Amino acid sequence: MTIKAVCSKFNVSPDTLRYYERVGVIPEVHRTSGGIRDYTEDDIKWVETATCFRSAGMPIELLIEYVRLFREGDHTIKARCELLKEARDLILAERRKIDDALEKMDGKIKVYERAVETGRLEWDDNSCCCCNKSKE
Amino acid sequence: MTIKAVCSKFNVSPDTLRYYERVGVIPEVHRTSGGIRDYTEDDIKWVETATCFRSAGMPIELLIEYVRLFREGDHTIKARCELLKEARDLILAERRKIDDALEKMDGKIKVYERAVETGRLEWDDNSCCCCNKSKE
DNA sequence: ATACATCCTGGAGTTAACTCCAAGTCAATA
DNA sequence: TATTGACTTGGAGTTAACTCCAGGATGTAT
Repeated sequence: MTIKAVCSKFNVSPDTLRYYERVGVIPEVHRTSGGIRDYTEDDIKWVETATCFRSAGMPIELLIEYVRLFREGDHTIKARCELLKEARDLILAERRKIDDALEKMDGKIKVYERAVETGRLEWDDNSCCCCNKSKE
Repeated sequence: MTIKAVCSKFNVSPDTLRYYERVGVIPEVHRTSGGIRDYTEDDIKWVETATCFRSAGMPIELLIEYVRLFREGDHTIKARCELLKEARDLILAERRKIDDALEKMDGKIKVYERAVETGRLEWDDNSCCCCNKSKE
């Protein structure tokens, strides 16, 4: 599969894929005799994992470390397992932050939706943490 | 409240708070006669909102726009409401990506945990999307 | 009144993660 | 076989969001 096809499959740019390969976010991709990238099934699955984890905010550094361990062989299985658990904790923490923000946001949105009808903001101190009182 | 106290309350650096004020992520903070920042209740709530939304990955640009609208007065209530909804959609999309990644990660972790016991990786094609087969 | 810690500003520097570019190679078409 | 368009590399440039710094002002404890 050409780089272009992989790009549109995962919605990333060719530069990004080449960059991932260069810095080791994914292992080296299979090439044609002419030196042009020709992604195998496995290559594509690496890209899938990398783009998925990246879009969740997992730092590139961790992915590089994972690939490094993978290349070292089966004696790094435990280390890879630890790394994945560490990564999961990191992403769970992200989700907690997102949920906090969503709660705060929903409170504000409710106040604003009422305000759009009544014409005046009425902050409700315990449902919404709001700095943004309408000055009166 | 001094900048230092606000910093330790929200676990950010003084530089970050000054930066937020400078670029308009929060409105101007109250000062002592000498020109030193002395955060009021309201100032602190703005900081709370900003740090909360930022840590969920909401871009600074949106926060700046929100503050800009806020300063314009009550005729921007509808616009602010729209902006908040847009921000919520953005963050909900983030959460979906996170949930996708978590699912993929949990699949991998399960495989690795089994492998730590048995000594060999056994990928289960439909429970886990995995590029990282142990070569054999 | 003198240290000494803390604060101020404007501007430069840093980091992660791309993104762009020039100069050249490869492959499909006319 | 010549053209055209996609691909290659190494390296430089960009962007968001801080982070650091120099040189100076402020505030508090002795």
